[in-house]
Parts: sequence; structure tokens; C-alpha cells
Amino acid sequence: MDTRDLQLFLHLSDSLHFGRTSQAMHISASALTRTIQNLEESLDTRLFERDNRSVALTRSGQLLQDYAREAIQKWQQFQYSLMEETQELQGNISIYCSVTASYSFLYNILTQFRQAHPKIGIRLHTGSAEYSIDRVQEGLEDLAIATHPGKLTKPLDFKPIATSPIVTIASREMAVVDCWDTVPFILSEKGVVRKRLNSWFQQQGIKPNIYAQVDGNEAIVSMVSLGYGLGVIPKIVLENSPLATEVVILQLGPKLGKIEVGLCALKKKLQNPLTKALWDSIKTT
Amino acid sequence: MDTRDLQLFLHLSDSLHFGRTSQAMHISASALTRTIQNLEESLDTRLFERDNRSVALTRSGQLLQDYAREAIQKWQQFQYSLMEETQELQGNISIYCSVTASYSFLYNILTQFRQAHPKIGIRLHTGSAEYSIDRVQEGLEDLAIATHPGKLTKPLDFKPIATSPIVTIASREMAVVDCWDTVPFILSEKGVVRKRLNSWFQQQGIKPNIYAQVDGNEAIVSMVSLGYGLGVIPKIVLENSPLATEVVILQLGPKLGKIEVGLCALKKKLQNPLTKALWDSIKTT
DNA sequence: TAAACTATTTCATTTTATGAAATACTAAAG
DNA sequence: CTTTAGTATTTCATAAAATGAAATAGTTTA
Repeated sequence: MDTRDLQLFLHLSDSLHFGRTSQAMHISASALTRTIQNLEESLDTRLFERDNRSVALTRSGQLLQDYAREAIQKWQQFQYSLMEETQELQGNISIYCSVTASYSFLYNILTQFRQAHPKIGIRLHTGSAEYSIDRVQEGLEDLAIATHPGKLTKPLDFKPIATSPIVTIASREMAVVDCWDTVPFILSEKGVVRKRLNSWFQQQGIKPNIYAQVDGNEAIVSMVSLGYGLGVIPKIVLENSPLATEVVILQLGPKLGKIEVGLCALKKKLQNPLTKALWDSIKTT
Repeated sequence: MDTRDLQLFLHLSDSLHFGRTSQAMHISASALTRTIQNLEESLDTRLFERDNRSVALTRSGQLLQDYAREAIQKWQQFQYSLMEETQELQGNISIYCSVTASYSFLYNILTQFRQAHPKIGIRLHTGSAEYSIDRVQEGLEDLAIATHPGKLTKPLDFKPIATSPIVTIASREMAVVDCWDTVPFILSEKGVVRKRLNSWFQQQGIKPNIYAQVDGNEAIVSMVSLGYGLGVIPKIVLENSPLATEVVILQLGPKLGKIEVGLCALKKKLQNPLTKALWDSIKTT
């Protein structure tokens, strides 16, 4: 029995969809089909009841699921213990963060980390800050630099790095606001800032004119600088933007407090000594 | 990680000898070498310290040994549980016994067993009864029909099937013994009967004339029938011999009691539901 | 009836595993 | 010293297994 096969099985037992599992595990559907068939043959039992349209776990499949979960966990645990016991940490970890975060935090974190653990490779994925928590939660990333969402689900752990006030920005021409109901806003689709702003609008009885909903704070700066409307973003985004000089901060904008930026990971991923090493390398300020 | 590789590693970690492990595991030495090399590479650690003359387990090797033992045990346990849970028992078990035992007990045992578990295949190995316990103890066989050796080591389990008196046989021409010191004996090399006889000789102050030491009670009957000397065997051997009519039992021979024949297995092999099924099918008389 | 969606099978190709023999090295025996 | 015997390893040709692209087959939806 091979742990790889167990991992494939486990993913399939969760997704119940050959196509998605094969994609997620970077393997062709045909290879997956035969892996499962071989598994079934070697155990002489049917693991999934399936026709051309649906996949369902059998009783035997459930038993294997239990076994596989434990076996894989034990195997990882063993590998980790070996690493800690015998040699320098090495391997890869994946990190997700926004472009802003990569400028403002990641560089320092990684230059320091690299000295301590030169053999640990980094797979960095950048994207909108709002997705950080989701991606970590889905297991797509080991770590993310994320904004604290207010409350965390239990499997997540969070380590603060810095705070940044939420500011309202405008192009020079739009720097004076007459009426909050009519001035166009450029806002992120989701995230902490958007949530706070929604509350504020409601509180103030304002029905905002939302001109654009944008995925990524960095893009908000662009649009604001072009004069499309007001933007609301963490100040840190502005500080790292090449367009910082093109926009101004409205002192009269909504008071939305500040966001807390930090490192975020699934607790179970912190069992991985590589992930843990990076985690531990962050000193809370 | 593959359980097969772990098994190879485990055997090698015990034997500390590539040649012997490769033989025992039915694999070429070169394949074994590379399996270990791959293992070492994938774990990025050295498992054995070895030169062209010696093999020694490293610290990492010891850790893997602990892991591997548990992992393989868990895997087997899982397979067994699946079998019990979901379907008819099937697979193979190996049995060792003497030719006599195969005539006198095995036939009945197996005809009955086959009805209950038609999908369990039997691998039968016959040989001298004296080796039964050894072969079971070395893990070469799942089960053996053996003579109870007087005292058992702890890992062994024994289930009595029948008893048989120890008798002394001779050819018709040699049926009268004048002097126990000069009459030639044909004896087994080892085994319970031989041990009892040795004690008896010592007790009686007899220095026996041992003409031949034979491996296998059945062959003793042959040699006795040809007039080479006296033989001492369990009566059951005689009862199943085609030469039974060619020899006679000496009523005046040594009184050596009777042997106890039974099924013998390593306790841990009885965790295997196949082995256990055969074990349980034996009703002690 | 067609189109979309899925798991499976086919098939040619690549990758990996394998064993026999050669090799390299060491310790012990002449 | 030289030879021999005992080992693990490497080489090399071959066999086995895994793989993915494309074809297939079956079901549901439009």
C-alpha cells in the first residue's frame, strides 16, 4: 500500500468526483480511475459505488477512509520527527499574500527566514488580500498574510504582525465631498474593510452609490487615482503604492478604526516543522 | 511510502544482511539495495551505515523501524477488519506437517475447512515432524501440525488434536532383543521421541548403538523394515505406513509414554483471520 | 434529438522496477 | 604477499507498471 494512493483515495472520498480530484491532485482522470480500481482489487472490495453520473462511498470505503486518515497523519508525523531529529529543515512551504503585503512584510520576513533555513523553499502566491483566509482554510496554502477577520474559526491560528488604519482616498479633484449618498465609491467586494464600511453606511443611514466593486485593494488605488470615485483601503496599501502621490486621504471620511494584519495558518499545518519554523520566526511587534 | 518497502526495510533492519534479506523476501540483492537507497533518498537520511563487510542501523533507521513496525501492523489490522466486516474470508495460509500428519489429520481438517471457507487457499509443506515448531517460530509457516515439545516458548500457541503412544518397532527377524547395548538403533536426529529415549538410555545406563540418525519418522519405518535395526516412533506413524505389516511392535521396548499432537502457531499469526479460522475449526477431542 | 457531463477504456509512450552479471572492496586464509 | 571468500553495489538489458490523450459509453438536461 502506497501513501500516495491513500491520498488520492482520501481526496476522492471527500470530493466524490473523479474529475475534480484528478485536477486537484495533478493526475489524469484515467490514472485516478485505475488507482482506485487497483485499490479495490487489492483490498478485494468496492470502495465507491459509482455509475457514469455519481460517486458514493461504500461502507468499506468509510473504513478505508478512517484508516487512511490515520495512516497519512502518522506518516507525516514520522517524517517531521525525522527532520527535527536528524537534520536541517528542508522542503517547501506555500505562502499566500497580497501584493501590498509582499512589499511591506514579506520581504523582511523572508530575508531573515532564509538565513535561518536556507534549504526551505518558498512557493509564493499573490492575489487579493480578501481571499487569504479562505485559501488557508481550504488547505491550498500553508500560510497566508491576512487581515484578521474579527473572529476566527477554531481550526485557524493567527499571529499579528502590524496594524494599519483604514483611510478614505480620493483623487485631488474629488477631494471635497458634498453628499455621501451620491459620491461614487470604489470598494472591495468582500473583506474586513468592506464589512466595516457596510456597518457604517447603515449606521449613518447612507445608501451609497457604488460605482465599482473591485477584487484587490491595489486596483482600488488605480481607479481612485483615475478619478472614478472614493476608495476605502488600509493605509498600508497606499504607502506601498506607486500611485500614492496621485491621491489624497480624506480627513473627513468615515472613522473605521484600523485593521490587524498577521500570519494565518491552519493549526494542523503548524505540525509541519517547516511551516512552524516560519511561524515561529515572526516576532509579534 | 509503500508497505512493501517498509517490510523489506524491516527485515533488513533485523537481519543486517542484504543477501539474507533479499533471499528471504524473494527479491534480488540489487533490487533490495536500491529499495533501501530510494528509501534513504526520499527520507533524505541514512538508514544503514554500511561498508562492504558490515551493515548497521543508524539512529534514523531505528526511528523508521519503530514507525514501520506500527504502520505494517496497522495496515494488516485494517485488512483483517475489512475482511471480517465485508465479505467471505479469502487468501492463503501456509501449513507445515509431516507426511504422516497429512494422512492422519490433515485430510479431515481440510475437507471440513474447505466447506466453511472455500476461498481460502492452502499452501501445504511437508517434511520432518521435528522441524514443525522451528518453522512456525521462524515465521516460515502460519500453522503446523506438531508434537508438543514439553514446554512452549511464550509467543507460541498450541491446540491438541490427538495423542499417540511411542512404540519400538523391529523387523520380524530382529523381534527378540538380547542386549540393549549392542542392538542397532535407527532414530530421529531430534524431536520429543529422541529426547525421551535419550533420558531412558541414561536412566538405564545403556550406551546405545546408533546405526543411523534419520530425518523423518516415515523413513525410520523403511529402514527398520529392511532389517537395519530397531526404531522408536509414535504409533501413529506406523498406522499410516504402507510398511506397517513388515514390522512388529516390541512389547518389551522402553516405556516412553505418548506424544501429544496438535496445531501450533505464533500467537500473533492468530490475529490473521484466515489463520484464526483454521485454528478455530479444530475441535479439541 | 442534441448537448453536456462523467467515469471508464484503449493505446502508445514514458517511467520505473527488476535480476543477472560484473564490479569493487574487505577480511581472512594460505 | 597472494589468493580466496564474502559482501554490497553498479551496470545493463529487459520486463513491468504507470501515465495521459483521446476515444468511448452511459445519463441527464436542454
